[in-house]
Amino acid sequence: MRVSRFFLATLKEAPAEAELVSHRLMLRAGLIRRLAGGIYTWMPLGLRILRKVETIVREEMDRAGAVELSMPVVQPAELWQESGRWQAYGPELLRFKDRHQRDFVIQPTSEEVITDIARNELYSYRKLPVNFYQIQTKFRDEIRPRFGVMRGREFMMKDAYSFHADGASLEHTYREMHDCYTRIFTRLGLRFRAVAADTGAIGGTGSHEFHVLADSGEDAIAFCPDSDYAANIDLAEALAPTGKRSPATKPMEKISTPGKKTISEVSEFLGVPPHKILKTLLVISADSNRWLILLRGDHQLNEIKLGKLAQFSKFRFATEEEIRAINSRPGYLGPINRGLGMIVDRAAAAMSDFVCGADEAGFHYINANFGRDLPEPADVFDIRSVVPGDPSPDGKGALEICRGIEVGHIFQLGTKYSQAMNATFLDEKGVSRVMEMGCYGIGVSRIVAAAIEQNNDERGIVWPAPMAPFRLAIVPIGAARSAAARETADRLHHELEAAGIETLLDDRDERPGVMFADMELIGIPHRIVVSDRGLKQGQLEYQGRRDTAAQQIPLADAVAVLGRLCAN
RNA sequence: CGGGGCGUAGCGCAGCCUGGUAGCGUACCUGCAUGGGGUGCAGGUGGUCGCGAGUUCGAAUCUCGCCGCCCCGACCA
Repeated sequence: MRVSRFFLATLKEAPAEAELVSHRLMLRAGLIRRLAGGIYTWMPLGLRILRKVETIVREEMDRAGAVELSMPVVQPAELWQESGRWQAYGPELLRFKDRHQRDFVIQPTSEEVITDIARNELYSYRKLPVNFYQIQTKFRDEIRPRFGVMRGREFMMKDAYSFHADGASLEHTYREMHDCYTRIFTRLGLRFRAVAADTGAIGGTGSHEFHVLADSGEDAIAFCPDSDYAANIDLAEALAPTGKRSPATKPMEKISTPGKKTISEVSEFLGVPPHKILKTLLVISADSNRWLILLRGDHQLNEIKLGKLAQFSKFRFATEEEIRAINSRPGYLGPINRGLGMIVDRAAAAMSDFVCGADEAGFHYINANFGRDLPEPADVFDIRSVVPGDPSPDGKGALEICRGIEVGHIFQLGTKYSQAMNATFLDEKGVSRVMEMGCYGIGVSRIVAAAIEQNNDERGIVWPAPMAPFRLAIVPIGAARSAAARETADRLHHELEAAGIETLLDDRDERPGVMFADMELIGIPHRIVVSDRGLKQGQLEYQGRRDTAAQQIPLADAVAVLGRLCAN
């Protein structure tokens, strides 16, 4: 491909709206342009990258035995009402009416449509199992789209749905998809980790997320370096402390802590470490009751975990007024003589001689103890997020925590949709049974951004070879004046293309510095320079995108040498 | 949805406080020079100053409303 025939839209400066490095580089390299909040045009260069990802995903899905189809982006409301998601999905689901005032949605996923296909087509056990997939535009009306295509509203997703006669078959396909995803992200050249994930309200026997590891990731992952344990932090269990609680040793005492409201302020003021301070939160449960939540001062409430307790399926934190209304003060809330229900974290329940708020501005208690100064904890649960150093739930070491970008999610759905939509088949005995279902998603467009998060330097993007829009860039120097440079560059361009190496020939009449900077910004993995200077010695200059210096290669067998250099 | 910030040429910004006919860099066009890391000089093109009201002789600038974009956020009690 010649640059003059292609379309580059590089920018020296990134638009001010972009914060994240991948977002900035995607704009600067001319991969995307914003049309509206969370909605982007994929420019020609960006589209080539997106297609590379799609191709790898498609090849591996096909290899894993899935079959591709394409479902409508616009879907009638009836199916969504039937599954119950018309009500359940909320404002993220984009709804609209056609000219006849009939309700439609833009697909955020396609369980309804595929289940409709399944119940019409998969009437016999002989047709099962089957795994359908599509790679297609999705729309989710996110509250806060951000970071470019990382969390866009319109995005490209590979979604697959499998149907089974029984749970064993589902588990088999689920494992195949797990392996398939592992191959996909490995082929893409990404550092990633599969983690156990929350099955949420859907239930089922299992769910895994695939995360590209990056400090900018929105998700936290707990993992054990000594085993293969890895889980989303919302799922990772904080084990109960081993051993018995230490007995109370001192009488409780109220002391003055003027203006010290936060754990860290109290800790510093009293010279007491945060893990000896009790954190008390006031929350309002779904049934409008007030509850105290007790945690160790160095721990964070995990709202997902708390939300799994029935009465907290919908809860909110109390306002300052509500804290005053129970005769306490923000910053000094405590559990002594409160008479409210208490939900106590496992670690908090093991505290003794601790510091806590005295429900009076400027005062805390010290040496408070359960069973003496306040009731023995009755409702003890795992409601905190794990922290680095916590024991791994598999008992094989200590947890570490890293951040990740969720690029894949696989799910054993069970019969949630097939039941709701009456997707049944006849088994060997002629008995009608409900199909088991699995679903498997990959954020194709998000992968592009995630790959950049993981692969960039001060000059721009550094594509993993399988995602690169072009494998090799040819930069001729002085092509306008030198017939030798121009003709050699042209010839190499043809020969390399013929050899199956996707090559971008920079035939613009630009200064070398401009061409170098652009080729580096857009992240082409390999580059050769063709100049009179080198040609006189029968040499080309080669430099990999990550290399710090160039090397000379003989012009005579350049194609063969470059074929090897570009192989990885 | 709440809090904060920002909307002036394709992109990055100044001007606004203290109203008086819109500017810088870059990009783009033309010419000359240059020719291995965003080259130099000269001359140009391009703007309903987000939109709408209002105040005023006069509004990018002051007032009100709306729209859009970005960041942060339920929380340490």
